[in-house]
Formats: sequence, C-alpha cells, structure tokens
Amino acid sequence: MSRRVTLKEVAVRSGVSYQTVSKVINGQVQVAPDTEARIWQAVRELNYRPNYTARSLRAQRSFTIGYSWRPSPPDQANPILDTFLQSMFHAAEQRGYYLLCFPYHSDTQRQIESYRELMETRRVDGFVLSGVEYNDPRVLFLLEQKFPFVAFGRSNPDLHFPSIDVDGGYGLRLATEHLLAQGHRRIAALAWPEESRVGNNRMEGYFSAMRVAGIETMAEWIQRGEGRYAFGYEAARRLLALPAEIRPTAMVCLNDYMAVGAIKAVQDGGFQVGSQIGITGFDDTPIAQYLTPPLTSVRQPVWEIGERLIALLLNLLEAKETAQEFETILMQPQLVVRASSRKADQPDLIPKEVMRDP
Amino acid sequence: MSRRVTLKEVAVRSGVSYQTVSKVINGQVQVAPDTEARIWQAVRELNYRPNYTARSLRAQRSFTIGYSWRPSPPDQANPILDTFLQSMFHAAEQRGYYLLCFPYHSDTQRQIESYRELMETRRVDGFVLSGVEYNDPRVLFLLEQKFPFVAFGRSNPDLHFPSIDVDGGYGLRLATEHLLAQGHRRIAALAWPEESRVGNNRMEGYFSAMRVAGIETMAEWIQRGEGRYAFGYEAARRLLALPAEIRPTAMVCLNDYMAVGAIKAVQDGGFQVGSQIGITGFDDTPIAQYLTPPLTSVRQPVWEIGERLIALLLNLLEAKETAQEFETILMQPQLVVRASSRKADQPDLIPKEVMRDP
DNA sequence: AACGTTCGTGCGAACGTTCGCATTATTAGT
DNA sequence: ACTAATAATGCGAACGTTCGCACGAACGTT
Repeated sequence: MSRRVTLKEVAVRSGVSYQTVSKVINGQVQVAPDTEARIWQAVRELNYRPNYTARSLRAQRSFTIGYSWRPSPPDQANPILDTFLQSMFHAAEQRGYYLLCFPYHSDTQRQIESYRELMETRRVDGFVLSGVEYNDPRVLFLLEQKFPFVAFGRSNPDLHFPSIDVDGGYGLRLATEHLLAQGHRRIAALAWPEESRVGNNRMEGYFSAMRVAGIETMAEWIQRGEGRYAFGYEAARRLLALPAEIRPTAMVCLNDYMAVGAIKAVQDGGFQVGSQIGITGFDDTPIAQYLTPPLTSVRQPVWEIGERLIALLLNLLEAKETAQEFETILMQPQLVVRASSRKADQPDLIPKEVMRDP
Repeated sequence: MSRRVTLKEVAVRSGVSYQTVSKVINGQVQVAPDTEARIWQAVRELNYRPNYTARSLRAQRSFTIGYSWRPSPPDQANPILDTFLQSMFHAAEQRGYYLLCFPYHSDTQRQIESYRELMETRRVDGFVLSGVEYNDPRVLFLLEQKFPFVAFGRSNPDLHFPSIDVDGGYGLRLATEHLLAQGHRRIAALAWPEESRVGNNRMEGYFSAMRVAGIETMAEWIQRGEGRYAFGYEAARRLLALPAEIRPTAMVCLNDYMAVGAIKAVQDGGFQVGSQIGITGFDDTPIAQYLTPPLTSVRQPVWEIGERLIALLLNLLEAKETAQEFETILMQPQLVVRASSRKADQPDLIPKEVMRDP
C-alpha cells in the first residue's frame, strides 16, 4: 500500500502549479500544447490517479449511486438480480460512477433511515429503487427531500419521477394470446392479491386478451394469493376440481414459482402438461427451461433496464436534460415458448405464424 | 436537498470548539459531563451527521469495501448471490461500513485495473474476493500490493491470506455416505475438470467415502466436464449405457444443474429417480425442492460465511488482531435429503439413524 | 507553598482536491 | 509604440473533517 501520488508531485515534475494540473486533467481550461503534453507525461510516468475522496469533498459529489433491494426468501431466488446488478455496474462504470449497495430493512422506519443516512452523509448522489409499490415510503421520502432517484417499477400515477417498468400487461397478453392460439378457451389466471400494483398491471393483459377473443372470464378462474409454489399447487388443484364444463384447460401464472406448483398439481391430477393443460409462467427463471416439461415464460429485458436506469439517473445528476422525462418508460417483455404450453411436443407441428406471435 | 449541518454549527450551539465536538462524537476524549450533554443535545437538535467524505479524506480511510463477482450465465443463476450479498451488507453496516460493488471483467488485465483503480483512488479500504482459483491473478496482485482482502474460497496452499471456504469434501462425503446407506454400491460422480480447485476438494470427499466403504471406484464412473445441464444429461446417459454389472445405481453431482440434467437423462432412460437411481446435487438451488422428484443437495452456510468474511476483513483493517488468522477457515455444509436419493418415497420408511447421517 | 498530574478544552494544521479570480505573457489593433 | 483584447497560468481559499500538541485549571502530593 504505497504512498499515493498527488497533484503537487505531478505539478513539480511538469513545472506548473498543481492547480493548473487539476484543470488540465479535468479539461477545464486551455493551455499551451507543450505544457499539456508535459503534464500528461508526468501523469503517466508517476501513474497519478486523483484521490477520489478529496475530489468528492471539494466537488460536493460522491460519484456513487445507492441501491438496495428486498431479499428473496431462501426457497425462491430472485431470477434477475445478478444480471440487473451487473448491467447497472457496467453502465455506471462507463461514466465514472460506482454502486454502493446497502442492506434492506423491512421495517419502514429503519429503511428510511438507511436512505437518509446515505444522503445526509453525502455518500451517494442518487438512488436506484426497485420493486416500488403503491405509496412506497421510499418514493414519498425522496420526493419530499427532493433527492435524485430513479425507479424500476411504477408507483401511484400522481407521483412523478423517472422510472422504467416492464409492460407486464403486454407480457400477459402475449401469454394469453399464445394459449388462445393453441385452441384454449377456458384460461385461468394465478394472480397476486388485488393490492399488488405489478400484479394488476399484468392482469390487465390477461383480461384484455380474453375480451378481444370474445371470451367472458369467470370469477372462478381468477385465483389470487402469494406468488409461491405452494399457492400455485393449491390454486391449480382447485381449478381442476371445477365442473368439467367450466374447468380451465390452461393457466397463466404471474410468476414461475406459481407455475411450477401448478405443473406439479396438474401432473398429480393425472393430466399432461402441454398437450392437455397449457401453463405459462413469468420471469423466465433460469431453471425454467430444464423443468419437465420446460416452462413457457415471459422474459424481461433486464440488462437493458439496468443500463437505462443508470443513464436516466446520471443525466438527472449531471442535469443534462433540462426538460426531464418524469414519465414511466415502458419496456416490452418477450414470450419464450416451451413445451408447457404447446399442444404438440414437436415445435415443427406448430405453424410458424402462431409460434412467433398470435 | 437542504444544506448540511456541519461540526461548526454544532459547536456554536453547544458553546465549544468544533474540534471538541469532533472528539466527543468519536469518543476520543473525555469531557465534563454537562459539556458532553450539551454537545449531544445540539447534535440531536440540529440532526447533525458527519460528512462522510470529509471524514474519509482526513482519516485516509473510506469505510468502504469493494466486491465484484463473476456473473452467472443467464441460464444458470447464482443460487447464493442474494443471500451472500445481504449477509455482507448487514455485517458491514453494523460496523459502519458499506459495500461498493463493481463490474466483473473477464479480461485479466482489465480486471486488475478495476481493483487497482479502486485502491489507488482510495475508494475502498479492502476487498472481498469470491470464487478464487489456483494462481488467481487478483490474489497475486493484492498480495504483492499488500492491500487488505479476504476471500471466499481457497487458492494455492503456499499463498497466505485470510479466507473462508466451504468444506466441499465434507459435503460430498455426506452425500456419498448417504447413498451408501441407501444400499448403493456403484456410485458415479459428475465432476468438473481436473484444474478446478473447488472441484478437486469436493471429489476428495467422494473418494474418501468410497474408500472407507471398501469400494473400488471405477474410472468410468468419474465423468468430468462443464458444470451445466447439458453435460449432466450427457454424462448420465453415458453412465447408463455401461454394461449392467458396472452400471452405477447412483450419482453424486458437483452442482445442481448437472444433477437436474442427470435426473432428466435417467427418466428419459426409463428409470425411476430415487427408488432405482439415486441422485444428489450441490448448492441447494432454491428450485431444487420443487423438482420432480425433489433434489437431495448439499447446502452451504452462506449467510454465516458472508458475516464472517466481513468480520475477518474489518478486524484486519482495524488491526484488532495482531496475530492474524491467515489460514483458511473451513465451514461445514449440510446435506438436505429429498426424494431424488431415497429408495422409498415415504420419509418414514427410512430408519431415523440413516436419515440423520449415515 | 511550590510542584507534578490529571482533566478538559482549544488551536493550528493537514488531508488532496476544485473553484473563482487575479496575474502575467502574448498577440492584435490603432 | 501604446493600448485593448485574448490566452495561459498562478494564487488563495474552501470543502468538513481528524489529529497532535499545547494550554490552563483543578487537584492532590511532598
């Protein structure tokens, strides 16, 4: 851990004042070509790197972005975390920023304290939020404090802040239309409770696709509960126990875990998943493709979301955009069709135009 | 984003010099009880928080730890990332530190540059490494630079640095012994290439358990390849194609993805997983318990590892330990027994003492 | 009564930058 | 040749802390 090279040493070597060196390095002033050359050479020879802390102190910016997320339960891993984080790291690095990650506290009070601490100690210049919900306390707090942030996900329509969200409605519409194209008419939905903003968005796609197809959805087809394996299993059992005339032949699920539970219930009930009962998930969990049968699922453009969130936030911080985008940017997910939703196991048997997008 | 409260303002309000306030806050000096009370009251009233950047500049420490990890391929999520990160965040927060996460570059040169940049700009006080291998360039670099770090995983035996590793050998020994207790004799292993340090450690457990049981392992039983689904599938097919007298009746796999592939191959081959062919994985991927049949797997004490790594590093940084532990701390994983390795599907049918630990 | 000790507090400096303005050197315009 | 404008560089201050040392008061000790 050798002693650091400072501006002054570079200045001595290149025969100018250290302030001039600073200005040249930051491109804030024009100097004689040979002076500039001498300075850069000294920088290289001494392997000078600006002390980030000193720079932050003076410039009143930390070049750091804060991020925290709700940990997933141990039996239900977050399928996009790794990619999401890496995409943000890369986007930030390119513009000289880093990400500071901090623990998630479920207690609202403590959670807000975490954010307050980081902003008031000037450790971060802005935040990225994810999984925002209606009346999210973090959103309310940061808006009130006028502290820069961007969010993955929408909140109340009357709260205005830059955010990116996946068009979950579109995703579910794709899934539903795909099942319709397979010939299914009685399509059930394994959904989240009505309070879930994300859940409601997704369900809109299901309802609209059914409406367009001229099918009246039955209340019994909508099963709401926690998005877990156990709920998926139970909900699917209930659906299969309905009288044959109204018993669904397909189920769209709001996430993969419910879908996995549903697959198991369907198989335990003696039905064939895919050829008899079509099932789709959401998230395209990595292991989904290795299930038996492989799970059809909706995949989010995670990498791009991370990149764009960071770009949005940095533009905000560097005030590049005078007229800022405070509306939600919607990104389109894609449907990955696999055997769990196909009537025939051979992909070839399905007409191309149906496979692409019904 | 209101103007910040500084030490001086607290000092004015409590009627002492700002340096005294600093010392009281940091507990570096004893003052008269009423002075101390006045100071703390002023701190509370003004809601003072030390400016972290200024503190870092003066103290020459950033109270920040750097961490970077190799991203998992999109079809094969890192099952422990979320927990591992959160455990480190919590442990660090308790001692006033945060984690700075930065992108992983597979190009060695650029990777080292990332580490160099962070240490030379004084942005971090130390690093946590994970997934270290033989002659890991990061380890060599940091040792040479004498920069503090700890690692999850071992490297060359002759390189001395504080690290924690999971006793993968013990894990595989548990798995192997469990299969032996189920009556299996011909047990195969789906392993990684011989260059893998982690892989070799794990395999030792397999070999030792077989040796203790008095079974000579056959070269054909050891399948080495990439730890992915496709390899697991192919390797299992090859094993099932062996002549009946030497065909394995069980397989231990070095990770869950290979195990999932193996399960599929076994089922495609017309065998029953569990009752006929026993299979075990490693990592206890969240979805493992929802497979058909649920997968027996080795689970690592991830949370505890994260906590202890941070504790180790912070002790190093704060020089609490004069005689530092530079040896690898080994942590014991546990075997989670599920149906994929049980002869009978009813847990009750298996003798208690066998279930616990053969 | 003079003298160490301890306790409580203050002072100046330093950490390594960036920023605004002042100063000097250079060139162009009359 | 004299001033005005421009280009190139320097200077002092500031960002908000922490650190080492010094200083005065109160205290007990010989």
